Amino acid sequence: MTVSRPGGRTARVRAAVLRAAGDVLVERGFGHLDLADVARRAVVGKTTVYRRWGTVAGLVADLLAEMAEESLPRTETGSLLDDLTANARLVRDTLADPRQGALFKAVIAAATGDRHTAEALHRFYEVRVAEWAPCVRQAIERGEVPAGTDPHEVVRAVSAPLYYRLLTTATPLDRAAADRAARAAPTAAAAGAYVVWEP
Amino acid sequence: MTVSRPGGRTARVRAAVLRAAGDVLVERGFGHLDLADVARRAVVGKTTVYRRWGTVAGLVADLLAEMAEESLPRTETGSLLDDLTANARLVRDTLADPRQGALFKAVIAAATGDRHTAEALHRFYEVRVAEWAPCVRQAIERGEVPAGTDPHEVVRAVSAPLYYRLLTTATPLDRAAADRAARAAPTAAAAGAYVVWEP
DNA sequence: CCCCTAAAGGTTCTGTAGTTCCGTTAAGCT
DNA sequence: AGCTTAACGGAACTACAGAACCTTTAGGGG
Repeated sequence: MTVSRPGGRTARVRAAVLRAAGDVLVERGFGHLDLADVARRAVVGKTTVYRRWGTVAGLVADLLAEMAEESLPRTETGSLLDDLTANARLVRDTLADPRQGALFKAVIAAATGDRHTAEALHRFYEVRVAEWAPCVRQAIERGEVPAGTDPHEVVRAVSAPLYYRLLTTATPLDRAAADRAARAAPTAAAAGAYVVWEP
Repeated sequence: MTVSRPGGRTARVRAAVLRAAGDVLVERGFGHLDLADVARRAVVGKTTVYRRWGTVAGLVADLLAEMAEESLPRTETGSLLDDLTANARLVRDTLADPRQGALFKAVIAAATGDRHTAEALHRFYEVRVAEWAPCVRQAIERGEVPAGTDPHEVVRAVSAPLYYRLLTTATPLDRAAADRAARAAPTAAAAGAYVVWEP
């Protein structure tokens, strides 16, 4: 008895649809994303898209799940500042890239309106933050930052200003902004700003 | 010759429509905002809404312009830490409030998709940030933070982690998060993290 | 206190996003 | 290789957001 068919055509359809969905999000934004258009671009039956994903929010949630899977390589230098600088530059390069930046904006926008999409987004960032937390833990062991410091909070402190600028200002995200974010976080961490006493 | 009519009925209609638009954004989010529904709730002709605001994005942009006008009172203590703590708590209280929080999320989402809405949002935050910049300038004069520090950047550094948490995690925005954000910013600022040498 | 007209309102029409139905294709097991 | 069925696809249908058209109300200058 055949139960599921994850390979072959199904996978090709999924890839084509997610790719097309990304294109639409970049070009026209979340507000103009309709499944019929995505189907047309993916050269796939519109019925298929409606059956498998149902709504715009569901499609974006699946796109996020896919994005969470492809993990970026993490650099590993000796100091917290250098590690976080590498992280900040990676984030800023991603957000400053026209396609990726627009995609992230659109995906964040989509998540504000639907619970399932929001969960997918939260999972995505949980994965990304957890990937970089070890470098803070090592810094704690080296004594660069006090014990009890929340590693996740420090990593988030690096990304936060970059996302805040992306969303609330018109100024471009330059490398200086990344380096500023990377410098502020370990300074504050060293002063004990992220100590939570439940490590 | 009569040129414009800003008072009376027109103003009442605008108020009713903006109020209804806010309600819809809070209850259903940006994705489900349609002008006919807003008109119904505001007990206003649907034609009127389409004529004056045209699109969802235009309506949200106007709502933002309205929000930018009503300015919140700024506290004025003696120290940068206390000033920024007051600011952080104000921001966190706003974002943690169910109605206000949802409204801000929706408005940010709407801005990602439309240039005019984005401009309105940027203006809104420009106004808010500029309102709090003086307390950083005073701290520079007092010698708490080095000369050349960008006041706007410091104020943004306080808000950034709160917005980042609101958008990318499911964890509630507690007062501890606000205090953490308020503590990290002046620490980093004192260490010269926000010096840009063009004050 | 009247006009004049800017702005609001009701109704009808249309384009299109989303649904439904049923026929077609191909994955994968034996 | 052949058969089963999960998954895809085309086309006709429906509902509703948004546009168009004309009528009615009330702000405010004379």
